[in-house]
Amino acid sequence: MFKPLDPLLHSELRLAVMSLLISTEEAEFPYIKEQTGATAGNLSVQIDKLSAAGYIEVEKTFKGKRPCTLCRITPTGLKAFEEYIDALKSYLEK
Amino acid sequence: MFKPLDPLLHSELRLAVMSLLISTEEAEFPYIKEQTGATAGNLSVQIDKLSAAGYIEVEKTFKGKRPCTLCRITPTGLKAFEEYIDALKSYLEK
DNA sequence: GTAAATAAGTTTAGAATATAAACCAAATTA
DNA sequence: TAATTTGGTTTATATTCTAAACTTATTTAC
Repeated sequence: MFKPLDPLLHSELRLAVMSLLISTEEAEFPYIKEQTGATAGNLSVQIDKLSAAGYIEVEKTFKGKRPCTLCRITPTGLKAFEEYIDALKSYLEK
Repeated sequence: MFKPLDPLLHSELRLAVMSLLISTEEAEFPYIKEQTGATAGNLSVQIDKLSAAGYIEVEKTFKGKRPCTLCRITPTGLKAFEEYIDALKSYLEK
């Protein structure tokens, strides 16, 4: 009847991050922060969780002399996101 | 960009309860329990929350001699559910 | 040159939430 | 009449979220 919802994705901020990364292919920490309106601390924690699950890849590079954290969705993450949407439908469709 | 998700609805079990009530008009506690697979304790707590928010109505009646808890969605609840779906779309559509 | 402000995050402690175990009362069955 | 089942509620713990506090490095202002 109701399919279980991946708890990692069933979180407002993590879902927003994944949603962003699906459409942008690659995004920098400050950009994600701005788009989601999250605090840096919260975003840092949630990015860690997505990364630990293998849903996103985090690359720490430099942009000139300043550090730059780049995030990218992985195939695993994309699959999980699609399955999450599919599961959600079991709650939304009559 | 991303619309906020009503925290009361952004919960697997509460969302399942609301989803059920939308399609069934009225449902008994044991039926909801069976359909959602929730434990009675968890279900009781979540029903209380939905009820406290005015999203559902809970009527305690009797079925013969046994107590019978009936749940029904309210217009407020229906509106909240629709708005939740609308907000969700901002995360799912590219 | 150095003091203050900004950038880019991370750590972590407290608040909020979820969940199941323990409990209760009444009715049924053995 | 003792044990079991039904129909829940309470509550204690575990989990999760979130923002405040902190770190390190870089500009900018004096």
